[in-house]
Amino acid sequence: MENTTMRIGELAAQAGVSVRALRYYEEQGLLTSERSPAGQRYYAEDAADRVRLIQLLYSAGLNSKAVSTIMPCMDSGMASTDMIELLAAERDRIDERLHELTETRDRLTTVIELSRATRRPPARSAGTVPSGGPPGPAAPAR
Amino acid sequence: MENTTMRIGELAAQAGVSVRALRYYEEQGLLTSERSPAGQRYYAEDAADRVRLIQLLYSAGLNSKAVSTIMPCMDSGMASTDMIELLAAERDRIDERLHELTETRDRLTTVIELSRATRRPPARSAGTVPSGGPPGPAAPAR
DNA sequence: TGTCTCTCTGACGTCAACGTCAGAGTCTAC
DNA sequence: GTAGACTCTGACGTTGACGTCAGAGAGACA
Repeated sequence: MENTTMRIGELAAQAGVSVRALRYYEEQGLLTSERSPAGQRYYAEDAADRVRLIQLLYSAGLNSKAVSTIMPCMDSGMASTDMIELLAAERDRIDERLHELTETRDRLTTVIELSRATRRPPARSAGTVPSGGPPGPAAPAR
Repeated sequence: MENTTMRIGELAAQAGVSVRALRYYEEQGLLTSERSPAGQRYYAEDAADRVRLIQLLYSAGLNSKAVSTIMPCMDSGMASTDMIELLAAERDRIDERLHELTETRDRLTTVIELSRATRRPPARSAGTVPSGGPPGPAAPAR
């Protein structure tokens, strides 16, 4: 749509993924590209953001099909009632994983602190996250 | 060590995993079992907890080797200096994933709220997680 | 015009955590 | 002592997101 001036290698570098991955995303219907008459792919500037969003959803445990289903909503900000249900279901799944991950991190932290304590005299404050309670329901950290 | 009275099917049911998975864990050195003279596996009562811990570490993104490396520390609560470094590295990786997951969840929540808002008159309080609250699972590491 | 780098389309390879199946042995109850 | 449920050890199959390779075309530059 915009100035599609980026080639696949450049986009890969910008987004921090492989060229193969970008072709795979296109194959899965997650990413589109303009084609030159000779068949070379060209991308708009905002393609890197889209790729990062794809990666984000992948690492949240969604597969290609799920990503392709919800990507339109992420773009438009609109969703049918059924789609909202689906989005909420995914969100809840992620919430569950957040709790699991938090528990795992806290258990690791406990072992680390314990080991450090028995290994060195009581050091003042560790260098990491305050941790403790479960994940807050929402709102970005930072 | 204790009364190893549970058989593999029962442990699988208790821990919510498949029998195959338990054999796989043993093969990977993550889980041990007593054997009857005829070669049948028997487990202690606390084996279910161990299995759940294994699952927890798996779902935190660790592979079998990493789990087998850190499991002894999780058991004993002791770790060498090198091991502490390793544990801290894993913990930091998990922290990173927590941030990613939190961002993903918040983006999903945003779309959900937005769609609900444009679809219905300003409804009081959504039906799911209390969301909208303060910061996520943890403050940024370091 | 030639060279070099990038890109194209298949198509097979990979890796991890199991799923599944076969054939045989074990255990418990009746 | 036998039926039925459970378990054993291989060993091959599955799945998803790519990695990798081959052979050929595209594009900028001297």
